[in-house]
Amino acid sequence: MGRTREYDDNAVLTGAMEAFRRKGYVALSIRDLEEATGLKAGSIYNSFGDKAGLFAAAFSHYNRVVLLRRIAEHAGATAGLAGLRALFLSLLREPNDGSFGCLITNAAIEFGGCDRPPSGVEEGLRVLSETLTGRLMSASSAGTLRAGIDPVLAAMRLAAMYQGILVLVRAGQEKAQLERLINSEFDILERDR
Amino acid sequence: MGRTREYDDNAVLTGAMEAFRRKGYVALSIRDLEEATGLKAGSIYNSFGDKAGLFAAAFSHYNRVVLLRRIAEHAGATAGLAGLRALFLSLLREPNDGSFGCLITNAAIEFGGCDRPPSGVEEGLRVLSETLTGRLMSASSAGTLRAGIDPVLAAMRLAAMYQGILVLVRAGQEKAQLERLINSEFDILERDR
DNA sequence: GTTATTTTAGAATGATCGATCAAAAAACTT
DNA sequence: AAGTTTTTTGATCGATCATTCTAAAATAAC
Repeated sequence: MGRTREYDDNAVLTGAMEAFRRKGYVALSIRDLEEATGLKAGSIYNSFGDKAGLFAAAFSHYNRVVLLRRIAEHAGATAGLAGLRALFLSLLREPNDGSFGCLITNAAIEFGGCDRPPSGVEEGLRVLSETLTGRLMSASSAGTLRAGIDPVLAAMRLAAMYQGILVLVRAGQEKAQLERLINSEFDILERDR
Repeated sequence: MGRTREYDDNAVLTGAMEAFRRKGYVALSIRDLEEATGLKAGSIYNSFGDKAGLFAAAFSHYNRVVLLRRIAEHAGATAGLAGLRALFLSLLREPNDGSFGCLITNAAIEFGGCDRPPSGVEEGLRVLSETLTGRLMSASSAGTLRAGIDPVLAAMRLAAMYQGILVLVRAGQEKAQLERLINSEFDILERDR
C-alpha cells in the first residue's frame, strides 16, 4: 500500500455539498471546490475522477446526511402528521437564510432542461414521496387524517408544496408567510381535535 | 441617423428567452446566444450592453409575453376558479416536454444562493400572486369558493404549488400524475355543485 | 451624391474553465 | 532501513469564457 489519505471524507463531501447547494453545478469552479473542500485539484481528480464524479458523491452525501437525517429527526415512522409538519417547518430553519438550498430542487432545475436530471434527484424525490405517502397512509389507518382525504393525493400535494416552498425560500419570500402556509395546510390535513 | 437594425426585436428576445429557460444563465454562452438570437456577439453587446443586460431584457419579455399572456388566455379576471385550473393545467402542455421551464422558477433557484434574485423574479412572483389572490377573492365574493376556505391562504398554497409543479415537471415527473394533483386541488377549492 | 452615423461581422483580447502531469511527500510492506 | 505505491502539490495544458475592437456594410440626413 501507499500513502494514506490525509483528508476526512465526510468533511470534504460536506464542503463540496454546501458549495454545490449554494452556487449550483456549472457556476462552481474546480478552484471554488478546492477552497470548499480543502483539497487541491489534483487530489479531487484522483479521488473522484472528475467534477461530475464529485458532484455525484456530494449528492449522495446530501440524500444520506441531510435528507434522510432530517426525515429521521422530524418525521420518523411513528411521528405521524405532526412529524410531517415539523419536517416542513424545518425547511424554514436552514442556516444562512436557506441560501444553501435543496440539492434535489436545485439540480432538477439546473439539469432538467437538457439532459435527464442526475440520479440523485430521482432518488431524493422517491425517498421524499415514499415518506409522505407512508406517513399519510399510516395517519389514515390510525384515523388521524381528516375524513375524505385521499392519502396518495395528499402526498402528491405535499411533495409539490415541498418543492415550491424551497423555490419561494430561495426567491427570498418572507419566512413568516411560508410558516403560516405550512401550518394551514397541516391544519386541514389533521382531523379536528 | 445611421444604419437601421436588421433584426426583429421580438424574435431576438424570444430566442434568447427560450435559450435561457432551457439552459439557465451561466451555462449559456454568448456563442449559444448568437445561435439562439441570430445576432453576432458584437450586435448583442451593442444592443444590450452585456450578457446580463440581454438576460434582463429576455426576462422582462418572459413576464410580458409568456406569463401575462398565459394568465390572460386562461385565467382572465372573469374566468373564476375554472380559469385558474386551466392556467395550472397549461403548465403541463408546454412544448418539448416543458424543457423550456419557467424563467421565474429557474432564476430564483440559480441566483437565490448568492445574490438577491434578479428583479424579474420578484416581478413575476408578484404578478402571479396578485392573480391568484384576485381570482380567489372574487370567487369567495361570488360564493363559488368552498365555504371555510381563506382566499389569501389558498392563494399562497397555489403559489407554492405552482412553483412545485414546475420543479417536478423539470424533474421528469409523469404529467398524468400532476394533472390529477391539479384537478384534485381545484376540486377541493370549488364549491360542490 | 456625399457625408455622417449606426449596425454589422469576425478576429482577437485576457481571464478562467476543467483536466492533466511530473515531481515531491508520505506511509505501508517487506 | 529499503523499496513500493499512493497521495499531494503546483505548474500547466488546450479550450472556452465574456468582452472588446477594427473595419466593412448599410442607411439616414443633407
